[in-house]
Amino acid sequence: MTELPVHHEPPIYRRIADRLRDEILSGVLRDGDRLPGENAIMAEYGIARATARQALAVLINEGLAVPRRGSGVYVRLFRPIRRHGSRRLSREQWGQGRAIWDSDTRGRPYTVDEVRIERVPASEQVARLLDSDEVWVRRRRYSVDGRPVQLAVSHFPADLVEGTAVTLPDTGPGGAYARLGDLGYSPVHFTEEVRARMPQPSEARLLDMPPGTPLIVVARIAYAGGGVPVEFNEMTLDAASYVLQYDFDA
Amino acid sequence: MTELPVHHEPPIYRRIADRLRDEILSGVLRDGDRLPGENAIMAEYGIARATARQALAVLINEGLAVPRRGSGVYVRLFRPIRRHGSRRLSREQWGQGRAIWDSDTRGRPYTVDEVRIERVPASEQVARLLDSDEVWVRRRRYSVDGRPVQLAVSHFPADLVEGTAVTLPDTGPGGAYARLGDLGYSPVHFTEEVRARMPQPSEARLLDMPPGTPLIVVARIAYAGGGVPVEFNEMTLDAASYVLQYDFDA
DNA sequence: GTGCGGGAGATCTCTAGAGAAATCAATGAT
DNA sequence: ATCATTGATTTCTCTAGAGATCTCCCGCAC
Repeated sequence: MTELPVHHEPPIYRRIADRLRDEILSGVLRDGDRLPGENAIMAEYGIARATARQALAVLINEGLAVPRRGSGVYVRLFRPIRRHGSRRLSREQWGQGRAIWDSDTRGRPYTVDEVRIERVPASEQVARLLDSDEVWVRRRRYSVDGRPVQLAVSHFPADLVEGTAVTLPDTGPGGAYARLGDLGYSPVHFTEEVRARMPQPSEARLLDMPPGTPLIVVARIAYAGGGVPVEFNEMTLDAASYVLQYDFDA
Repeated sequence: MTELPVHHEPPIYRRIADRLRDEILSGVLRDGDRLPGENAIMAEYGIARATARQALAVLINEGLAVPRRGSGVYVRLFRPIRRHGSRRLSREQWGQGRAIWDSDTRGRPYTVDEVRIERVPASEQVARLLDSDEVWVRRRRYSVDGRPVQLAVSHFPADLVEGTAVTLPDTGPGGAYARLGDLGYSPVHFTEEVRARMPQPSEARLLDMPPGTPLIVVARIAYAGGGVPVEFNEMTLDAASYVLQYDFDA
């Protein structure tokens, strides 16, 4: 008997989690906001407490939310540890030099297989970083040999660039950086933070990662002259597929 | 009323998880072995199914185990995926600029609590990188609040520097780099590769890492004028304690 | 005001049970 | 021998309920 691929609906807890995640990532729920609690979810969907808990556990596990016992579950988005303008504890300084950002995909070509661009109100975090209330958001997924290896989310201040400018790669002629240069906001300074962590189940699915593979998360802020932030870019890389390389001169 | 700190026993599910984790990390249970299933745990401890599941969920979450529906839960330890010798594709170039290497330990001071220096024959990899058959090796362990967070291994060509030069930090007066400068081999160019991977059990023990925390591995090569390699430095960082930051100008 | 106590409300832990879904091995028919 | 089916086993999902623990705020006493 030929097995037709049956379309299984995701379980209840997952559907609820997906819905809450959408609200977080789309900005409806912002950093620090309180998520609906166990009781609220139970009542809203008419389900048992354990199931409601399971839905919240997904987001907690993904690092998007933090539970506070006796209080509630709260949205927790990326927060840079030190921002531009604040003091920085520099352990080593290499002086003037050339810097190359290099992501190693072992020589295989990569393709961009998903692009989504939208103009949305900035989340609290992005608004603080980019000093802008409305932003263009560009989401991309990169693949090597048909296997997705990187997710990238770029934010541009909506009052600086038009949407068409952000459809192209940052660098290169006609790209977002060239457009910014036309407007007098050519990026001149970059800050990158590199973290590593375990993927959340949803990320592992999106990137098709084998269990036990960590993620590299690179958060980059590009500044134009005068310290005007013009881009916030968060890249999520499959650590098994990527090696970052930084080159610089003393 | 003065509240004495009450000693709360960990919940059942956590105690079971701790026990299973010990067996995995100590080697009693090995990669691929089957963990006791829900039914076995229920029977052994006389608890409900949900509690047994919760115990297993801890290990699954930590990446130490993988569940296979209809089959069981299996130990899944880290397995390195690829090593050296891979080609590299440069994706973006930032041009001339300043670069700062910054490891963020959240503002807390770190201490060096282990130093070992020895002159040894170079491994094949190090011999290739440093173009030298014999090297000085310096091993260090850095701690924050008494908790080890970083292992660092530096290699210097033995025919360039004496052993005394490498006892001090690289940068700073009298440090290894200053000594190299005296000899006409001041480092002028640096290459850093950043990887992330899961720690080996032994590394997790050395760094006192909570399970499920990945490692950041930074491999740096310092070159003197003329492209002469003068140091190969591999740093292994607890990803939970470190954020790397790179700053550079266009 | 200030501080303390109590209560409402929230998460956390756990029990008991049951059907669905996937795996795997054994059985049976061809 | 090969293939399909069946049955046992296992994880997955969910229901219903309850006590413990912690937080936060309100009101009361000082």
